[in-house]
Amino acid sequence: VAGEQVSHSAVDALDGDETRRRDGHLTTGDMARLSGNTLRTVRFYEEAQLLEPEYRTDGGHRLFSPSQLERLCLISNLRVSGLSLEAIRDLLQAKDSASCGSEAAKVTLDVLTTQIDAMRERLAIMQRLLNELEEARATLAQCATCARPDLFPDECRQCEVMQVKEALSASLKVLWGVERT
Amino acid sequence: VAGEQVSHSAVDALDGDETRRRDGHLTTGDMARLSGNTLRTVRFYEEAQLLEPEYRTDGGHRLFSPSQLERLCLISNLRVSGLSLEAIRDLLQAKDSASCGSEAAKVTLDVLTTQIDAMRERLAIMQRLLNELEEARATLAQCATCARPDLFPDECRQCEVMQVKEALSASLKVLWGVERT
DNA sequence: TTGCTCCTCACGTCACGTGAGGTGGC
DNA sequence: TTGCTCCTCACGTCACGTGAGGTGGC
Repeated sequence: VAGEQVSHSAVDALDGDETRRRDGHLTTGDMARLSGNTLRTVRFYEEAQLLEPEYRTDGGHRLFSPSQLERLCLISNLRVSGLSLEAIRDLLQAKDSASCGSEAAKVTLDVLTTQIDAMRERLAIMQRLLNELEEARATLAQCATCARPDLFPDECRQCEVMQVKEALSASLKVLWGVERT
Repeated sequence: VAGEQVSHSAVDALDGDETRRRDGHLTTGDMARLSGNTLRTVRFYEEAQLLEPEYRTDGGHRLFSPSQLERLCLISNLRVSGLSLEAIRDLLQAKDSASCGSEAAKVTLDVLTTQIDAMRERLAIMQRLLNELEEARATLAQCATCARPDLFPDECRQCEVMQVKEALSASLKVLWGVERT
């Protein structure tokens, strides 16, 4: 339970225990652990202008405010969702790019909508694929106790296991090599 | 409608029209167009042992069988879903790694299950995030006609628009900079 | 024959990973 | 004082992008 990436509620862990020290600030290691990233990634994001430590100690150690942890978690989730660091930067800097509230909102909405649409497309692809892979898994589960070893590996398509009523998923055809050609 | 990436049913386009020539085989360009990838990506996947042309012309042009297009579409969808090329190779080569059907099925199921679990995690993150971003979009839509320009940009948290009953989403807090600290 | 498509290097880029070698801080 | 953590280079890697310069094929 300890070392896992629980980036959706990482900030809650702050109130808990051992990571709270040095005033309310977080070290690079705290940021990494609580967000499920590596030290390198935290430093890389700082270099890429996506994060900024509130200050550094005399020894050069970075100290971040808790709000930067929330920022880092959002960045991580956006990365998992397929956005490039440039797209993430555009999103996070949108508010600053305008001089009044309504303009800032319009710019942010524009960038946000573009990325939401892209995420929806990727999400749809993932869901379709996940369904197919789960179908494939169910079919292959029967093959774990293969009843027609004589057909393996090239004639599996003739096996009754592969005669599914809703037609074989494209994924299984590729995985098991049971196309027509 | 023509040039889009419709990778979930790209193979259907084969029966249609202009891309069918040279016997039933597909050029690198056909593969790229029908799968929504670039020429470079198709060649790169061949070099990475993920694709293989059935043969080459005397001039060195690759010609692929239709089953390789299905394979390429699966690879593309797996990439969008966050798998590395190594993980994809493991999946696609699982069947070949065993000498009998039941062993092959077990190996494939093992690899498949690991990747399905990873996909489910990423999918959950994406769905949570997408919901938050859509909430954020709805809230910011009100800001497009900002009624409290005096609060922008640092005191927006005091605006009534930001007083949502179900509490502000973490994403919006980061995007609009309305944390407490 | 004219284009459009395809070819092979080969260097560039994005988002980090992975040490080497050294220092900071409770 | 001893460890564990953090620091800065700096080169490596993965998955392609992007030309340069040349040729193939209906």
